[in-house]
Amino acid sequence: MNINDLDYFNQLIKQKNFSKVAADFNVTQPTITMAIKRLEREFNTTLFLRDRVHNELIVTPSGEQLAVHAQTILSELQVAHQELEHLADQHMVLGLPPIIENYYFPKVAAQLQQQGILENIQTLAGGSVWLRNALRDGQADVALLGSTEPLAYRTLVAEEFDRQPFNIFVSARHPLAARKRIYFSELKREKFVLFNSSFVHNTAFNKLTRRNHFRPDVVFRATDTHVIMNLVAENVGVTFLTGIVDQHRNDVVRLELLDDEQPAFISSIVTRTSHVLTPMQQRVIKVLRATLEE
Amino acid sequence: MNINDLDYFNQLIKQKNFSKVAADFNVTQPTITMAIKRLEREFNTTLFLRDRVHNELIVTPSGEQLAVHAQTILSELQVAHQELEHLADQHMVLGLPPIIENYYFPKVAAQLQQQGILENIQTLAGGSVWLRNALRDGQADVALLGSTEPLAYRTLVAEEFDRQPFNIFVSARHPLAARKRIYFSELKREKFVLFNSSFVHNTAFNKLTRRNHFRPDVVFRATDTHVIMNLVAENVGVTFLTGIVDQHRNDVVRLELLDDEQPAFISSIVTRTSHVLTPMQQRVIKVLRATLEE
DNA sequence: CGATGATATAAATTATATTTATAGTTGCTG
DNA sequence: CAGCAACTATAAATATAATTTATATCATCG
Repeated sequence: MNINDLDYFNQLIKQKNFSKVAADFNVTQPTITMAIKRLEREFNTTLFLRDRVHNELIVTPSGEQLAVHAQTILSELQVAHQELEHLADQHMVLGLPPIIENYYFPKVAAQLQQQGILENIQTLAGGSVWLRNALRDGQADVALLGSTEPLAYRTLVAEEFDRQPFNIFVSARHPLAARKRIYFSELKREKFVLFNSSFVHNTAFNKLTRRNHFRPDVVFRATDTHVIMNLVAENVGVTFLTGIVDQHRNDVVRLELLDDEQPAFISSIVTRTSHVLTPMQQRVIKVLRATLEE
Repeated sequence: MNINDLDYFNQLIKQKNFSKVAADFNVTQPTITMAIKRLEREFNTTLFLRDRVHNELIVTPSGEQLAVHAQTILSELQVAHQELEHLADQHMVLGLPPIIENYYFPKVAAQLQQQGILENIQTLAGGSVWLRNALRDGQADVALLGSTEPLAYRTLVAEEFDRQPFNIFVSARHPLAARKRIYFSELKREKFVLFNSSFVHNTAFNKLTRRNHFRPDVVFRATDTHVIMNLVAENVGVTFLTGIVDQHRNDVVRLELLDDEQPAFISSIVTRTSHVLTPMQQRVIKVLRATLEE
């Protein structure tokens, strides 16, 4: 049995048109007819009903069922290709959400360089949901993902390596600047400048507002934490971010939250269950762990 | 790319000998050489190192990595074959552990017969661990599994449909027979006749003995609940079984447990995540649910 | 040194996939 | 209703790929 046939089949399931599938693969139409016939013989079943009356192609239950497996097989193969390619180049793709890339990664990079393995690493930036898919599809080999709940996915293994509380940042000129700790409920009347590009921060923030029964007054959302910090410094509003964002600025004050059962920013090292780590990759992960856990 | 090549490759990973793999598949040795070459070209990598000095075949990291995916692909294909075969015959294989087969299934079968779909069902008996694998490998399509914890596996979906407490059964002549309820700790000095062939019962039983700090005096283990009940009736010992085993015998008395946080016998309907249920299979599951939930 | 066990290579053969050319079916349109 | 368009099937020819046959290479062992 040839993988091509599954590829044609998979496409036919989507296109429902033999001629178009043929065009997609730059082959002639009888090729597809034959491929499907081969599969139908191999599995001793009918995969499609050619309904000429209504001029449509109907997928049989067997076809539906095979489609699920074909999909799995094809993406498994795709992942294999990507992984072996990375292995051959001695490089690995590390997925990083912007926050982690900005605030953790410089430290990590220094360590990796010392060990002479920085050159083997290629980073891939993206939101946590997007990175999860990239990882699943083999575009990334390892990812650092932030979340508010421990990660648990079918094809991925997550190892939690850090758990940071969320903090409130206010301008040094803000009345609350004198405080060290604060209850979230005390922020009911505040204006908020929030982080735009992170599911994780929003999930956590929403949890807290809901629990404290208020609708926050969000005056601005930015995709860059520096922009947020500058706005906070100017006292446009206060913000809600993980402590790791703290950059020792003296125009912004960080306040800890006193609430019970606060959501946490959980950082995990995530890989595919099917992925075999090379010694180099193991070293990278070791460095990540050591640097990030301190 | 041909599936055969992956099959040869997979076998070579296990056998580490080209000639033997060739023999396994009834092909000649150069076939295997060529197949591996094709894969190495396809993935643009080296999969094996032929160490002629020590006369051994070394699998490279790429080889190790591909092996994982090859395995997945091959078993996915095997499952597809089995599923489509069952679909064509309009039959489904229902995995049942002995307890459920004995005490639940007669009722279920009556319902299925009424609906005229009993003939489409083929049962497969086995322990819960064995059935889990059978399900994963496509030998069974649906299984009813017992467990003490909710089931959660990578490739399987479990829907809990019943949760029964475990009970103690004693002879009608036993001093405790006058009781209705009992604490597990009161059984410290008793002799036990236990069920042999069930992980679930043993797990639950061990939890309770450990929690109550005693080593149970197990005088006999049997694979058949009727044997157990007969022994209990003869006052050879007391037993620990799910309530569903209750058969309205008058020589045996059922006692409920009064302990907090008792383990439960959780029954789940389990299928593969990849499995597409046919209308017939959906009807079967509906009947299972209706009959077993009453 | 010759035999053995292992893998590789090349040419011949066989098997399989694809194309080319064409036919069948249905719907639509002038 | 003829004729064309859109779609799929079939058959023969061709191209591609896999397998076998026969033989070579390499290292080990007695």
